[in-house]
Amino acid sequence: MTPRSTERSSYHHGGLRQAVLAAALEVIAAEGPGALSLRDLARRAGVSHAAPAHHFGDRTGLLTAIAAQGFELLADTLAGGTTLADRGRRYVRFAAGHPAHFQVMFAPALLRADDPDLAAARERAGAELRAGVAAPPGRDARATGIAAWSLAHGFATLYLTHNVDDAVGGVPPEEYFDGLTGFLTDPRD
Amino acid sequence: MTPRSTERSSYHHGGLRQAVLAAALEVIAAEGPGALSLRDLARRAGVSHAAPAHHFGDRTGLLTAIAAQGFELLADTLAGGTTLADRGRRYVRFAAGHPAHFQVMFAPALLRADDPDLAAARERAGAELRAGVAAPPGRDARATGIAAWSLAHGFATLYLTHNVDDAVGGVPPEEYFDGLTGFLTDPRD
DNA sequence: GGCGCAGTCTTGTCAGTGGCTAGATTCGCG
DNA sequence: CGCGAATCTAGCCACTGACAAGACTGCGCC
Repeated sequence: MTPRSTERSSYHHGGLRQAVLAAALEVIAAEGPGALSLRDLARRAGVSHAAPAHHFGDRTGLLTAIAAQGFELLADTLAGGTTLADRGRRYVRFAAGHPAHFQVMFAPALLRADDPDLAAARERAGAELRAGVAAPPGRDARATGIAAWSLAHGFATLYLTHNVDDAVGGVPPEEYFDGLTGFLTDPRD
Repeated sequence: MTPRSTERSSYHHGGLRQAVLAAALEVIAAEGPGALSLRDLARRAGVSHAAPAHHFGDRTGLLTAIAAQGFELLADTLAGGTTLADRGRRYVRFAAGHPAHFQVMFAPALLRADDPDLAAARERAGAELRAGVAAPPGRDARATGIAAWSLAHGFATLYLTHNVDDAVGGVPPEEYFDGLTGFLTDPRD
């Protein structure tokens, strides 16, 4: 009754929302968000060109849904983390494993900024990000968190944009990142 | 003979390439690269819709030209730097001062990867980036450079995407970044 | 069981866009 | 002065996003 594939006999698709999201992630990962075409996604799902609009409103709505899903996934990924270094590693692995989500999450021009689902998901991820950041003596905890976030986010971005391919080689990026974590001052002094 | 403004009496514009580039930067800074419309840029410059194509080939060509210009500007900005921290500060200031360039430079999906001008400009900026990175004892110089680059790039990105607005407040971002530089281990041990 | 309603999908349409081709105009250089 | 090359125009086509109006169907409620 609920044909999740592109094959479909009934009038209703049954899993259109999921199908469109999945197809969108493929396209974005391969060619970037600019290459997204709602009509193409509709064709891939085997529905008419206007069907996706019902679920997402418009193009911005679709990207906003993807971003919200991304922040949820990121929050889940970070939730199990122990140390600050471990959270950084998880952050990088998330970016490498979900490049499409990651791109869209940090492209505010593509998103509906006032979407409540997006705001909630972002807040949840932000809380996980800040959780358990112990400030080194004499250091502001918030600054410590931002330095760590910057390091992880910057490396992830540079990795995804192929700016550190030479250095990283075939090594999994989160593993290479472990070696970078050591550059942050540890709270030993 | 060379009316650089949108007003134009002669058949030839005279400064179309510059005019289109400038208009494009405005649009990108305000609404992101996705909002770029070659036809809109042509209208702003007061020329026919196909005129820009002669200078840039296509949309990708225009963005590639912007990215190349951005890497040139970045190289110039970094060239005067002294310490690693100072280069980081300059990197952040460049991103904050040229948000449109910065966005496009690190959006490989939008660029013609094999463009020789882009490759040359990127290489020049890369050389400035690597120049004078002294490795702390026992550290790989390349890893040191990547850590510093990641920190600066990550902070710049988070700043431009409004993810650290609360913490930074009204402070110039490169100034706030100075406080973050201290988290990188200095080569004193 | 059947009925209505809300959710889902379709068809049709319109303006805007990118990119192509053919041609007009003008600049620069010999 | 003249000619080739650079620049710009005009017209066209396929495609896209968004909207409106209508068809289909599953689900809950009586």
